[in-house]
Amino acid sequence: MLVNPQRVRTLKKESQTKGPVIYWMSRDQRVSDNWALLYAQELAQKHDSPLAVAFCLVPQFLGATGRQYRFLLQGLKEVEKNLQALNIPFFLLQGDPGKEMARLLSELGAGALVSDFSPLRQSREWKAAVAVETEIPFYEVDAHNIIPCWFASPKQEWAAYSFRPKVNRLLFEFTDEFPALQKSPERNSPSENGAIENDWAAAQGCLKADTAPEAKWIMPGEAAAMKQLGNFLEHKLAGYERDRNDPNKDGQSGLSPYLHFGQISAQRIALEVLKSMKDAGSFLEELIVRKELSDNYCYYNQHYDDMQGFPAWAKTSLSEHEKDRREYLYTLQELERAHTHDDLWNAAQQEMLQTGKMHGYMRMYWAKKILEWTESPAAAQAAAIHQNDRYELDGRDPSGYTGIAWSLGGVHDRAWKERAIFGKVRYMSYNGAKSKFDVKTYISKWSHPQ
DNA sequence: ATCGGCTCGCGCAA
DNA sequence: TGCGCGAAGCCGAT
Repeated sequence: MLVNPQRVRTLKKESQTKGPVIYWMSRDQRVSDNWALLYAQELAQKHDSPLAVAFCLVPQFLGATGRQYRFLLQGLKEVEKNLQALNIPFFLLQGDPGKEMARLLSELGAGALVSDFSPLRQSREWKAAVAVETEIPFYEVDAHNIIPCWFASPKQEWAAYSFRPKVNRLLFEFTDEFPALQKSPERNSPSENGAIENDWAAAQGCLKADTAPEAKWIMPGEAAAMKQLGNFLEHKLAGYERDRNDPNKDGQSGLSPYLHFGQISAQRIALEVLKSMKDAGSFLEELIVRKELSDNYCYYNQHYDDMQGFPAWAKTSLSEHEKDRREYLYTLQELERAHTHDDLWNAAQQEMLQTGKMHGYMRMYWAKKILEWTESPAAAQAAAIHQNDRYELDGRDPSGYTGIAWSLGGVHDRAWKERAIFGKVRYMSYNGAKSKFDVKTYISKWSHPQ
C-alpha cells in the first residue's frame, strides 16, 4: 500500500472498470508530492489501466482577477510539461467543472475517478454533481492537509487549543515520505487519437476576469515554489519566531501563494523543515495547526463566509453594538483606493493592491479596521472578503475566510473587554502596532507606488 | 517596562 | 462540577 488509506475516502462506491483512471486536479496543482495523483496511479497500476490528469478552468471564480489566473495558468503549464515527461496525458478543460468532468469521463470511458480535497462549497457542489452523473468509483484524497481534514477531527473545533493535541497525536503517522511517481508506459493514452493538444490561448481567452496589476515579483509554479522553500530554509527559518510579526522584515515564508494553488505540498515543507531544524515549533504551528484549523472551520461550518458562522458570544455582542456610532464610515471604493484617514491601514491596503500579498500581521489590523469603519459587521465581512479574494494571490482560500472570521467575529478567539462597535471581539489599535514595530518605515515603504 | 483585569466556554479531571 | 487556559491585545496603574 503506497498511499495511507486514511487519506482516501469514497464519494461514490462502484466497481472499477478497465478504462483509464482520471485524477481530477483542482486544489493541488502539482505533480510532485501529491497524494491524490499517487493514489490515482496506484489504482491505474492495480488494474493495468492508463492514467490521465484533468483540470477544469472556471472562467469566473470568486472574484479572481488576471493576477491570480496568470499564476494559476503558468503553474498548470508546468504541470502539463512535468506530466508529459512521465507519459501522463493532461486535459485542460474549461467551463463548469461538474458538467465538463462528467463529460470527459464518459468520452474516455473512464474506469475510476480520483479528486483532491477542498472544504469550500463550490468544490463540494462540483463533486456532488459529478458523483450524480457518473457510474464509476469516485475517490477523494486530501492532498492538501498533512492530516486529512475529516480524519483530524470529526467536528468543528472551538479553537487552536482543542485542535492542536489532535494534530500532534496524528502528525507522526502522516509525515511519511512521498513515494516517487512512476513513469507511465508509452501506451498510456486514454484517447484513440494520440497526443492531446491543450489550447492555452483559448483557455486564456475564455476568462471573464477583471484585470489587476500583475504580481511580477513572484514566479509561479512548482519549481519556483521549491526554490522559495530552499531560500526560506536557508535564510529565514532560524529567525522566523523573532521576525515573523514585523512587517518591515521579510521574515515570513512567502509560500502562501504556492500553498493556496497547491503548487507546493505543506507536507513537503514540513518534512524539509523538520530535516533542517529540530525546534521549528512556531513555524510548524502556522503551517500545520493554523492552516489545517482553517480547513476544519470551512469544512464543518457552512457559514464560513458569513456572520452566522461566528460563535454565539460574538454574534450577540456584535449585534448589541451594531447601532454604535462610527467615527469614520467608508465606502468600498474608498477602502479599495486606500483613501482613509489611517496611514498605517492605507499602507497595508497598498501593499495588497500593488503586490497581491499583505503581511500576515497587518491582515488582522486591516480586517478589524474595516469592522470599525463600515455600517455593520455583515457589510465589513463582505468588504473584507471581496478585497481579499480579489487582490490577494492567496485569496479564495479557507485561511482567508477563517482569518477574516477571526478578526471580525471572534472565531477561534476568546471574548475580551467590551468596547464600542467591537463588543467583546478583540480590538487592535494603531498604538499597539506602533509599540510592536516601526510603523513609519512600513508606511513610507507603501505610500508610493513601487 | 511590566502587570493585572477584562471575558467566554471547551475539554478534561474528578 | 470545578478549573485551567487560550493566535498575535488593550489600557490604565504602578
